[in-house]
Amino acid sequence: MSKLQLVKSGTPQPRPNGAEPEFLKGLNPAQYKAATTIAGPVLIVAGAGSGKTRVLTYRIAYLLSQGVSPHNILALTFTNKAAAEMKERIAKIAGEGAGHRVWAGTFHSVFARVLRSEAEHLGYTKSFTIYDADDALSLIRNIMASMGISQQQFTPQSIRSGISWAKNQMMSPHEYALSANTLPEKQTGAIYHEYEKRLRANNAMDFDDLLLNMIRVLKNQPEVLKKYQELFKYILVDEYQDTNRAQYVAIQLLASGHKNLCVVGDDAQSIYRWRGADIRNILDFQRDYPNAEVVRLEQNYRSTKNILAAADAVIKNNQGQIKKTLWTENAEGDKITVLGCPSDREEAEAIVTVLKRQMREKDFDPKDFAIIYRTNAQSQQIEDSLRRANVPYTIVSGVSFYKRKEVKDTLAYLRLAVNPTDSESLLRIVNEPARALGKTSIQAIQLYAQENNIPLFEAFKNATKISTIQKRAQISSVQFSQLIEKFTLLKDEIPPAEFAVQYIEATGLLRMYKEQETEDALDRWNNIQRLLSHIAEYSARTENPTLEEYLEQIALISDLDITDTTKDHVSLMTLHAAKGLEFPVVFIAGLEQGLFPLGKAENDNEEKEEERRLFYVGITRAREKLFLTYAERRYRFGELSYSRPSEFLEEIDSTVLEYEGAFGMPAAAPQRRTGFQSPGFATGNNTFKNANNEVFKNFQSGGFKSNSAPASRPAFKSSQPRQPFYNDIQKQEYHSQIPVNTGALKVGVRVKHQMFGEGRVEAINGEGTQKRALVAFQSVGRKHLMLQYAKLEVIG
DNA sequence: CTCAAGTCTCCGAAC
DNA sequence: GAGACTTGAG
Repeated sequence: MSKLQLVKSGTPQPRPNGAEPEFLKGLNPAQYKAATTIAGPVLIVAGAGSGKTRVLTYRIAYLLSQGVSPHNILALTFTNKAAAEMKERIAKIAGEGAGHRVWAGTFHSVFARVLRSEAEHLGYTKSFTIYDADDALSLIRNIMASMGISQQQFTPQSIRSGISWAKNQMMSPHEYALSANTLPEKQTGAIYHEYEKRLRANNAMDFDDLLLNMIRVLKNQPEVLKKYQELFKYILVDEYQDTNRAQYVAIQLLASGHKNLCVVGDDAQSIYRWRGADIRNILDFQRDYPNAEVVRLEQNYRSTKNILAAADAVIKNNQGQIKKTLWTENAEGDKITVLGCPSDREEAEAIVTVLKRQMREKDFDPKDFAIIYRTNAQSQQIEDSLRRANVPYTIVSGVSFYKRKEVKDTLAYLRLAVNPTDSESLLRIVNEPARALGKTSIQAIQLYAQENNIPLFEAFKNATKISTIQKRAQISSVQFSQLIEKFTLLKDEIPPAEFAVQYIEATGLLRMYKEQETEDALDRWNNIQRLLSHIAEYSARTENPTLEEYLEQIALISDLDITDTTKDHVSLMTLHAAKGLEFPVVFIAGLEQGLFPLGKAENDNEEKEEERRLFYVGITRAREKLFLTYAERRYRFGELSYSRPSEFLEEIDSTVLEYEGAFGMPAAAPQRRTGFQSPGFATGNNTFKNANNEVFKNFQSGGFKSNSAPASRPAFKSSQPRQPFYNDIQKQEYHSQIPVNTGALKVGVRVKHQMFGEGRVEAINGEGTQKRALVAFQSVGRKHLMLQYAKLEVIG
């Protein structure tokens, strides 16, 4: 292909020798340097809102204009959404074809694509299945059950995160076992070993394997390494501060030939330490590549001066942060508004009220707003309020659709047709709908498979030979295997969309839900239909659609129905999901001690610094106006809990803050409760410090001191009584009877027990004499302890 | 073996 | 409070 064809007419043709393309003209000097320094290693330190995405896009467009082939460019982004947007922007500058031929995607999706073609080197087949976190979890549950390890004592989740941590450190089961000291670690090691064995037997990889196997194949197959080093002549890595050890190694391998590696990141926005991100990757880049060019993007084009001042004030409380001076030519802008509310429900109402007021007075549209929170669970209240107020909204990512049972079941059927050795998928749906194959029969069949060393699916085919199960189960097993086999053969004969419809119809899953005739079952039936139409959509927009590819996309693109920015919706999302986005108006909700920062961070400085970076990310999403909200009491785990406002609020200069109590709402506010006067909360003119000090007096962290309970406040005598509100009161009075001496014992604290030694409190249940704590001990795993008997000493 | 009712975990973020 | 998992009667 000639290099001229790569550039669409209408964009400037590359002129030979140094003449520069038109599109670079709008860049500032630092951006220009970042976009055009294409040879050798480059580190771009890009502050929030400094035009990073633009620079990356232009850099790729520039590469293309210099005659680089699109398929020689690898751009690794943190989300698939970011990759898709980048491709789109490149397409606009350099032409449709070029834009789409660039290798752009997440580490996981790009590596999955590579691994499909190199699977044989690893002992896998092309159609390997990708297990998401939930699949991995149920595999671990099965393993624990078969190994006779109590799931009460060791949660499958903790085992899984242990395994994932080991994988991210590139530790084999053997290495992990060698370094294991405590009992939980030893158990994890044993399970890890079996887990790896079963993944292989199932022809399946988990998320971590996509990175590890990539490294494996590059390290062990020199010709494969060479091939991809040649292919990926220019490598760009976005969000480099959030890469983990395995990603780091993979990049090193790929880039070690030509060294045209450009990494972009901001240490202040590193928010994925918990999943293995290693901030040293960015801090040490210059050591890894001594001749690296370093470009700093410090001019912010996004936010007002006040918003930047707040962000700066917050982040400077972190010790381990590269010094950076972010500045802007933008206007000073409005002050940041803090909204204090009595409850989570009223917080949600206040957000919606203020949001509507902003739309009315400042002429904003719904799409100009984002509501951001620390935990997914917070979305519910806000959703309810938005729905009641008829404000259109979408939730970015979130748990939702693909995690639903019926959807996962449908996907398991499809996976099984693609990869019949996938025993996890098989076990998931073998009795869904009921086929008279219960626990006992399945255990017997599993045993048979094990003894004869054949895949589970083969055992089902040969069920008539298994004398330990009943005749009825034998027949049922054979019928089931015949159903799957029939469609395994049909799979490549008809288009994926049609196939899926016929197949799922034949499984009886749809009929089962239809016959139940409950509202819930109808919902589930609809969800399966939605999934089937989604496959049809995928098929329609893809050149050579295959079921394998569709399933891979589903596994790797969790937020597939991501925010449609063309639609006029308010966006709801977690702080993590907000990274990389921007909105004119941003609400950050739930700024409470114990929620944001999370309780676990309270006594752990590194955790707290990460929470602070998360807050920094949140603040810098806002262009014009930022609201910070908190609730004095909120439901968590179905129980009411109290907390004081987040310590992060104190870190912001009072000069850029203004304060609005929930009852300083305009008269039009529907939930207005006159009479409420929280000290210092009333109107906007108090400086925050004053208000804050008052609040601290009233709300002791984690305690339930009787006179701090706000039961006597007139606010509870609502003129518009709502049922849940009164429930709040009852519950809360109940709570105030809890003996004060257990106040310091709460979820997250470390405790010491005479016999079991040190551990961490994971949950507290029950009341009064029945109150008990679930403690994870280093020595013996998890134990339920009655507090009135177990003398637990709180040690921090 | 199956279904309904009871129990337990979850709410720490996501490829 | 929801959803997944467990348990016990038919």
